[in-house]
Amino acid sequence: MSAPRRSLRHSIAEGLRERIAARKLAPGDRLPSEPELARSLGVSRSSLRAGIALLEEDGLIRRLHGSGTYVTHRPLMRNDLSRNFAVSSMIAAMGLEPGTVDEHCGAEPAPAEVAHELGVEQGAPVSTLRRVRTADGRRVVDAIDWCRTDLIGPDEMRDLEGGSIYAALAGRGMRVHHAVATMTPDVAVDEVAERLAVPRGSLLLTLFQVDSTADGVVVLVSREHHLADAFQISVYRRGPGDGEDDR
Amino acid sequence: MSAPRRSLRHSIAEGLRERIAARKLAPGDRLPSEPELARSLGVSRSSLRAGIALLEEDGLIRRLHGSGTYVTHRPLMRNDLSRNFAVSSMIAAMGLEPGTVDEHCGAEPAPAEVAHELGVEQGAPVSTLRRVRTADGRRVVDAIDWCRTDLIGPDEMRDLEGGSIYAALAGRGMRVHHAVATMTPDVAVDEVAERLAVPRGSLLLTLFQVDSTADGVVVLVSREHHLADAFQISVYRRGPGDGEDDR
DNA sequence: GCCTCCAAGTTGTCAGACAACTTCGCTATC
DNA sequence: GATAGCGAAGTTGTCTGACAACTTGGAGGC
Repeated sequence: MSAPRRSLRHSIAEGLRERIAARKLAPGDRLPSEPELARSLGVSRSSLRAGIALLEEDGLIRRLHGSGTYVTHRPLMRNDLSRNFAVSSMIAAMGLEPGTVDEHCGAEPAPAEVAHELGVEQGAPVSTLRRVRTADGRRVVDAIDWCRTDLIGPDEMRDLEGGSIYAALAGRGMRVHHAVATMTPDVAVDEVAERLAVPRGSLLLTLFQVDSTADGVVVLVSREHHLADAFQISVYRRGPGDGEDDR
Repeated sequence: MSAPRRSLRHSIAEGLRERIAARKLAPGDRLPSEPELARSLGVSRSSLRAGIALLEEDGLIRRLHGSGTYVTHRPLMRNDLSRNFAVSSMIAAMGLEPGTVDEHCGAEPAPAEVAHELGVEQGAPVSTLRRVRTADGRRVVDAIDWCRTDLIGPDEMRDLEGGSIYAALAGRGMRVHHAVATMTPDVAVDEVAERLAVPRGSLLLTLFQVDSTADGVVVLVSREHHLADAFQISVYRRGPGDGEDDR
């Protein structure tokens, strides 16, 4: 109903997703048959199937030929690393109040690894944004963002305080399509320990992340030092077998 | 062609996936139009679209209404935590030779957290399998698996040496559909340090994982202690906006 | 030179039909 | 009476054809 801002199948998928999240469709339930459901939604069966396909690939539902379409018992995760992006929304998902302190930005020479990912000369100046994220006032993450100066200038970094970097990039036609995050265990040393206000040697989980557009252009590189006990970082993993077959 | 063992759209998706992986379809390329591609594959356009939908949800390709279908510059990751399951295949993906040492199994009382996940009484006996995984002979992961005794008995654990637990479970009609892994930084203490042959206090990345069937039945719980510098653990993260829209 | 508009090409959606498969109740048989 | 086999009904999978919505590039006018 209303204006299908995005494609119809995405609207359909979103609608079903909400009904599943609201437990109106409980795990194990069988959905109405496709013709029936399509009629009740006022869409064609092919569009409905396209929408259902999205949920199936997501692991939310399972289709059995000749039998029906069933809601899987997929856990509702608050922190799925393969989904959420922003740290602040991660904190909010835990029911805590996200905040930011010790924020400062500027233009600094890019470290070797960052320069390589961004595709600029090593030591070339890049816009940086460093800040400590808090949850209910507690310092939990020390994050550094690097961005090409021609995309976001050092001054612009300051302007978007509070606002998301992703929104700023999207406004410049550089929409982040995907990212690759690499996780390593770590201990807090010197500056990081100080910023997080924890003893040196405290356990950290460090995420090194590279954000790209659909065209493969790397637009943002970041490193986040997470306190070990700040919050759980989880990943939803799909089954080993790609195809659906039993025996 | 041949017998479409799985559904046709999965075969189509797999075929396209291979062509992308083989760089016959390079990132940025535009695929032939749907009617044309469908004709060349000998399938209907609707089936082709269903197959393409799978790849789109995977982030491998992008569809632009009125323009065409394009291969995205999605990185080919060797270690995508949201995809691969077995540690051995993770090691193999890094180009190293996977191995197993110090393997032993039995029936032991379930720890509280494990019992809770498996849905058994705390302290009830569960089948356990503990082993150290090696990469080119180097000890890199200390893993423990817990399983309900009525699914896999302690003796059966021994029999499947080398064989995958997942295969054994699938043979008993308990196909693993998904899993949730939680990551925490850690340090090696006592037994773990000894088994991995590293000094106490060495940095570890610990994965606590719960495997379930599509019906939501938890069939396997495991804890893996990874050496910090053994191999990179990465996750492919999809863009912040769920739907596809610019501006 | 620049802007407008149109035509061709592409993906999105719709409709109807039939095939492949599962499920369950009925029937025939032992 | 119990059981194996059969078949009809219901469901998802695939095919075909058509039209709508949208993008792109070039032709044409200003």
